[in-house]
Amino acid sequence: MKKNKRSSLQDIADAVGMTRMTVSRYLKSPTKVSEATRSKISEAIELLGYIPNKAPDLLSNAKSFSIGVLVPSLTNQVFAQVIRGIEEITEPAGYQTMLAHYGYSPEIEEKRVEYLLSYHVDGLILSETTHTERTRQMIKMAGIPVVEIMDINHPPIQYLIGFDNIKAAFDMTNALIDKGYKNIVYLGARLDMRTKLKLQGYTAAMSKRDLTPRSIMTDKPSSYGLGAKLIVQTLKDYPDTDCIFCTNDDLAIGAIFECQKRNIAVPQEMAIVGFHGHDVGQSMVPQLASVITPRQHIGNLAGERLLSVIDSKQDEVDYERVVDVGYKIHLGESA
Amino acid sequence: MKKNKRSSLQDIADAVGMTRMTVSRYLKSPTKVSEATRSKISEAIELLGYIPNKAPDLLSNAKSFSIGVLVPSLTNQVFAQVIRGIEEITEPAGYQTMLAHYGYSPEIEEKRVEYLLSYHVDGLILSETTHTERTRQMIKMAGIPVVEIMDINHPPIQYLIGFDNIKAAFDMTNALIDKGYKNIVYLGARLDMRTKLKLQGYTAAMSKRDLTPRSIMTDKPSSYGLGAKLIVQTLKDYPDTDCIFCTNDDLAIGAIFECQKRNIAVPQEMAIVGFHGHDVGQSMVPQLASVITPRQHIGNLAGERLLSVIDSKQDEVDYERVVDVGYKIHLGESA
DNA sequence: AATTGTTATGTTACAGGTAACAATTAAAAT
DNA sequence: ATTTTAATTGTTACCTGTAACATAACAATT
Repeated sequence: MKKNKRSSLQDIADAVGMTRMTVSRYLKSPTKVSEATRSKISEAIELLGYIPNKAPDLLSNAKSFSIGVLVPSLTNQVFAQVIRGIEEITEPAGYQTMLAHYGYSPEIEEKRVEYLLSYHVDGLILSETTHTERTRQMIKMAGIPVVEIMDINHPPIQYLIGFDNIKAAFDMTNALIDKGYKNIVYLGARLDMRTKLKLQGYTAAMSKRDLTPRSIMTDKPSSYGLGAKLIVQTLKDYPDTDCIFCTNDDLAIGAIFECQKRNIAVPQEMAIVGFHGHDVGQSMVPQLASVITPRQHIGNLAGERLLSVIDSKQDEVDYERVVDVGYKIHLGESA
Repeated sequence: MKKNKRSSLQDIADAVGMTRMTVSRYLKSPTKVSEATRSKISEAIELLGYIPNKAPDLLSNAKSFSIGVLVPSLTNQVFAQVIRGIEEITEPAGYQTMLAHYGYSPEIEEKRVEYLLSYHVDGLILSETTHTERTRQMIKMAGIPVVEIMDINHPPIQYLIGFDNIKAAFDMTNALIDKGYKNIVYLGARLDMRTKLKLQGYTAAMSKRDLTPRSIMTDKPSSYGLGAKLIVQTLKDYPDTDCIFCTNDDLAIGAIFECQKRNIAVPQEMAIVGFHGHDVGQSMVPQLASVITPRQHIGNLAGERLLSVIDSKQDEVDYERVVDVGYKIHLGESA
């Protein structure tokens, strides 16, 4: 498609008979330009519909006032809230968010990191624990601050803000055992690192209390429908199950719906537990038992940390590298 | 934070004793460079961790191979699916998506459009029907293709792909009346254009059948909790209500949960209807009645249209400007 | 031996905004 | 009237990659 050639500062300058430097001044600090030219320029900008151009900023390696945020999935409610938390901090500070998602794949993450770096973001927030070697190398060479979020069970590239998935699953499992459940099955989907870490915590808790850990794992992406399927399989494979612990709320909610269809009483015949404390789960009947995680708070802290590192001289920075924001075990009505 | 100065083509060139032109050739078409230099350059790039730089692309107004996508909200499941639909088309074609959201505000939309244009996106997909004057002006000056999506009740800037919200609400209301419901109340939140259009369709259908339209509208953002509150208010304000038609599934689902808490049988005592056909609603018990909209399909078509206009000479384009993808009335189990 | 062709690399210019410095003009102070 | 100061605008250079053209070196052909 033919481009109407967008107008540049030069075009504005030509229109008012000045150099582009003067127009640039008008935009940056209008008081440095005389009253007369000021109004002429303002008029020309209006008329020609000037749109700022990021290119020169990038070229002279000025700050871009943009930060890159990588989340595994946009469908996942959890990350929508994390993003909100981040932007609550970064927007008012004048930073634009460049958002990208990578479908839980480190290889796609690598592409996205390259993409974000090619636009000279001033900082990066990553949601994944594992990165490709080239991802790490690129970030290192770019020399920008990086904050990783969500899980804290791995050494950070620079800074890490999240909670302990292993311990959270351990604590929840323990709470369930305390409540009297014995045949607890763990349901996992989308076999990413977090799912595996939770399995680890669950297994540890079960073994410690001399109970047999049982799990059904699939690499299919989480959905309500999958939760339904998995509980059906659970009933078949382990008929004596009295409680299922799902890796996330989507599975748990789907499982509850399936129980409602089959007239299985929750929690009397089957207790069902999720992870993260989504809106749906908290509003539904019965209210879903879940590990409540402070997603928005994680976003806030990640944004704050990133900005303060961006704005500091590298050597005067001395933050703790890992921040544990914790979580809350909530047994709701479904367990 | 001090930058380690990312390496440019010049740095690579210096490292191998060539000019950056040669390195550029290596990246674009390796065969044009001799075997010997090729391996030296490859080594240097590896070592110095070269990251491509978008700036020169933008500067010389080359195609950026990125498209801008504006959605009102990331929390809204509907748009997550639209985005997936768009990217299914644009990703394989080599285009990066620059995603931004504007919280249903035309003023913020304007800022986001400026932001996207400042990065020289090759095309734009907008989800809103109303835009500020400056938004329109900027888009016009930028001379790039624009596809608007979702509602078709307004004249398009260029192309428009969606469905008729008024007619959809009209048809659903009619279907409910046909089913025997008489005291139908419309619940609206986040008073954006789409909510108002649906109200219009609902009102028309009620009036046509000699029934009194009743609605409760609030400008609060939709949520399950709000759906619960609104049905409580409905029961108070209009005790004889036998059916509520919610502007979206979130409200409807929240309302159903509230009914379950209060032991109000759905649909026997109260029919509840939503809009869009979300996963939750389709999985829950009772299955939610809703207007099923082809979000992903809208995304597909929008992506296809945008790319084909980008790739064409402006004058040879001759598509229909408005595409109506329709919708499906689904009465599920809740009506 | 002279010409043509081929391959590999270099040179120059350009895109748009801004920092740093220079120059001009007008007003103020001597 | 002359110098000083302030206010306004201009000039130059730079950031990075690439298109377009130029050159160099050598092989192949006449």
